[in-house]
Amino acid sequence: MSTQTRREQEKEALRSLILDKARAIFVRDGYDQFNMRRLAAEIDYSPGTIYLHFANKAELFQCIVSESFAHLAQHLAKFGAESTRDPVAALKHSLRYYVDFGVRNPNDYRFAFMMERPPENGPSRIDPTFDGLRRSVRRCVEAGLFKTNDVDLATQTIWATIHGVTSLQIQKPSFPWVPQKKLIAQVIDAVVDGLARDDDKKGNG
Amino acid sequence: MSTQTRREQEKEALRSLILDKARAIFVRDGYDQFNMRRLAAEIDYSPGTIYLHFANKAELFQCIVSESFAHLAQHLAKFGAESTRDPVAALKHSLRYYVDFGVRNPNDYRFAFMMERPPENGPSRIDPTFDGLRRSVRRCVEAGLFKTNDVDLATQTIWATIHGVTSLQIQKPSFPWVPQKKLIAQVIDAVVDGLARDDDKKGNG
DNA sequence: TTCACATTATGAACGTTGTTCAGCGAAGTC
DNA sequence: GACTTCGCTGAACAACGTTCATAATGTGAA
Repeated sequence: MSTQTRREQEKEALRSLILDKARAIFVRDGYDQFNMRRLAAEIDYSPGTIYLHFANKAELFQCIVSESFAHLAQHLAKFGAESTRDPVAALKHSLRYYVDFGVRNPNDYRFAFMMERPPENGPSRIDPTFDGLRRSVRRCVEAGLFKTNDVDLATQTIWATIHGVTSLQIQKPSFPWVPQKKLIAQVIDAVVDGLARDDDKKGNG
Repeated sequence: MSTQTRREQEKEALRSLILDKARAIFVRDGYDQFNMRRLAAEIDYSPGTIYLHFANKAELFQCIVSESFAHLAQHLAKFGAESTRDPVAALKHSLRYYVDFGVRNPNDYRFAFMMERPPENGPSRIDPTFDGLRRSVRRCVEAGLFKTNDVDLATQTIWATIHGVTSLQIQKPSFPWVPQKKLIAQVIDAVVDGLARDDDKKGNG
């Protein structure tokens, strides 16, 4: 193994160590409790070292969250690609998966969709996630099951809706919610049924 | 006018000055750009003076945002109280007002519903807002226009939904949205129609 | 008028952040 | 063995929220 190669591997290993430890702190303590000095201490390096691998805190977080969302996007894409007899049921399945993902990974979800950040240039990180949803919705539209033919309008309506439940469950855990499963199911049913043609919307819940 | 009274008035005046200027900065530059030193500079007092009127930054913001939300709650309560022939149309009206309010007061809305803050003890600040919505929903339920009889389930479903549009419009202005008015109308129609009984849900959009 | 007190304002200072950078030592190269 | 390259250090900087000893000011009584 050349010196060059070994150096690159060691560099990559440290980068991974930083990412893993950062994720651990992030998940354990949340965004606000996270800071570069603590991270440095936990990996037994000086704060400056982190900046040899990541430009700043924001980029570091970007990397952490991208990993999580790659998984989400992958699953949503899978659901969207499935050719099924019942596209509406498949869509609802995707939506349940989406909400569950958010609720189970609140810190990732919060960072991706709920935090104030400078406007992104170029394709945003949410695109793959959104595309997975869009594909599921398109199947419904193409099957003539929705009132509207506007795929983007339908997708954005649905996305906005399920983002609503997801983010509120994350943000306001102390609110006197009805049981979470019930609420999530109701939101999904309501919005999808609301978009569906009247003659097709029974028996899909 | 007694000395005591005058002092209290002057104190109140300075408190108002702080609040007004803080609101101006908050609205102009957003939460992240806001800081106590800048606020102090803009009102020509030292930073310490602010702390004679507000315990800390969070409490100061609480006061600012409460003012805005008092207005929102007031309007929603008004809609909820109206006895109307068409409770569903009235509900949709409330929802449009809610979303418009959020989109027009993004910094207030963000602070109230989209920011990580320590869990609130006692009745939360969102209660009055939520109650206004709840009243509109209850009218629909009591008129037998919804599939469910669970007022809380229906209200929370609707709230989650419209919070979704509102927060995403605020949070992701650079996303390639369909026209905002169209999206908002679609979300409101979809969720309310989805909750409504099939035989009642035509002609309410 | 004078003096003691209460109130209000100050701004230096503290602790905590994210981030930078001159310099250090070890490893690699000739 | 001398020179270069590299990763790493940790002190230092700036910005922040917040505190506190001190000063300034006005008030009411003597």
